[in-house]
Amino acid sequence: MFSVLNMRSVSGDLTAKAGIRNAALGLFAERGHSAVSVRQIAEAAGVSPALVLHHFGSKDGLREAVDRYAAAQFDAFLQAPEEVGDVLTSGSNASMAELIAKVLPPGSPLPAYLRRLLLEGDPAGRELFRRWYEVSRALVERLIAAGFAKPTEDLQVRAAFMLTADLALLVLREPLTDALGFDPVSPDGLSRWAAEVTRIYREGAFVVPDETTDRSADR
Amino acid sequence: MFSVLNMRSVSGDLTAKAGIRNAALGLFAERGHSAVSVRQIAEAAGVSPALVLHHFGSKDGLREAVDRYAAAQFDAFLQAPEEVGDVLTSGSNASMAELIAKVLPPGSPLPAYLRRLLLEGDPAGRELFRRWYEVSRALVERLIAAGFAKPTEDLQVRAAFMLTADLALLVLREPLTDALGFDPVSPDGLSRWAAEVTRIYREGAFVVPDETTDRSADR
DNA sequence: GTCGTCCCTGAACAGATGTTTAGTGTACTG
DNA sequence: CAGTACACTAAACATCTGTTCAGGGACGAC
Repeated sequence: MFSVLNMRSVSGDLTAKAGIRNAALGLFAERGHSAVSVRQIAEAAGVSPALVLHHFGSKDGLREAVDRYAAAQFDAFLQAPEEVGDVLTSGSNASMAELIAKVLPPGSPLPAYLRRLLLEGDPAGRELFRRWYEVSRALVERLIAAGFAKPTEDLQVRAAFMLTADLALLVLREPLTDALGFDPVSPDGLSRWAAEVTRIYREGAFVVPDETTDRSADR
Repeated sequence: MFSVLNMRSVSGDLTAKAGIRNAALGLFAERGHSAVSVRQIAEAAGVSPALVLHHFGSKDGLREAVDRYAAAQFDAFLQAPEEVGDVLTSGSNASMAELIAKVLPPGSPLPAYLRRLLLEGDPAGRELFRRWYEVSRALVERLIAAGFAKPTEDLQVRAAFMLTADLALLVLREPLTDALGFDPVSPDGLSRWAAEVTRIYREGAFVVPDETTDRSADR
């Protein structure tokens, strides 16, 4: 209808194409890929269904574009690992979920899309997880070397467990909110959740059978 | 084609209706509700599409029936909480995932369907999670009272965390297998995973900054 | 026998699906 | 100016969707 074309020369990414991508991101995150139609995406973006296919070739092409875009957004979180010790000393940002919830605007569809990405089984999500795992493993390694974390026989599983337990908060957010009575990904809920997780990671949760003999065995 | 009708009088649940339910369970678990058509379910069950609707009214009615069936299967795991101490003393069966993987036959679609149930956001999954959370909370309470677990300020979050970290293994099984190089839900992988988790729950993972001053600050 | 009941099917329904085609209008290039 | 390039759309495409309809065939009741 109106002349929106001049936008193209203004900014390289504020075009209708980006609008379609964003609309698809939101709808995919909310309902899942197969439950969203091209027409619904087009309506949400305010364009015709044909334009969606014109820009992305097919619905699957759009999905891949959205996957790449979302994965790129999340990769940004891996850029700044800060100082090694900060992860522990400043009680915050110890977890990926915490970091994500803090940096992203409250209504962002990205956390929900991350859930889909990890669960829908597409290669983009698997690769993202794999990269995060590598970072997580390297971090645990450095924390142990720096004396902030206890050494373990199974570094890989330890890193995987901590990453998994972290992401699980995001993935199981809905049933958790329902069961707990509060949203553990909200700012308040998140600090409460993180406090208890830190407690477990510092003190453990179970009582070791006979502490004295165990300590003597350590020396 | 053949006369399968006499089956009806033999067993109350080995009918074509149950076959449809099982076929739907497998397909739903594998691809998700919205990605499976009635015709695909009918073909997998070896019946006509019309029969699916005849027995379950609608596709959504079938989904609800499958949900109820799956939830009932999983509720069985809550029946035998055994002795309180057993959960800790015998290193096994400390986790729900462990228990599920052990009891169910290797090729069972139930774990995958549980994933869908928890993630698809339908009320059946939320109610299941809520019940498991209650059981988990009660268990932690009893473990603390019995001296097997350390007391905590936030019992609810502790129970929720342990349940979540547990289920996350099932939910994130695919990317975990990809990143770790082995399937943590397989018998071998599971024991390796459980060993490290137990280590964390007993000894913690982080080094507490300065134990003595911290204790004096507590008083 | 005839009736009713229930399991089951083939064919068709209207609507939604992803996608293609032909074409319009605007903008930059020569 | 004509010409190309690109964003964009309306309409139609074949196919798939969930669902309905009319009926077939086997069973027990009367």
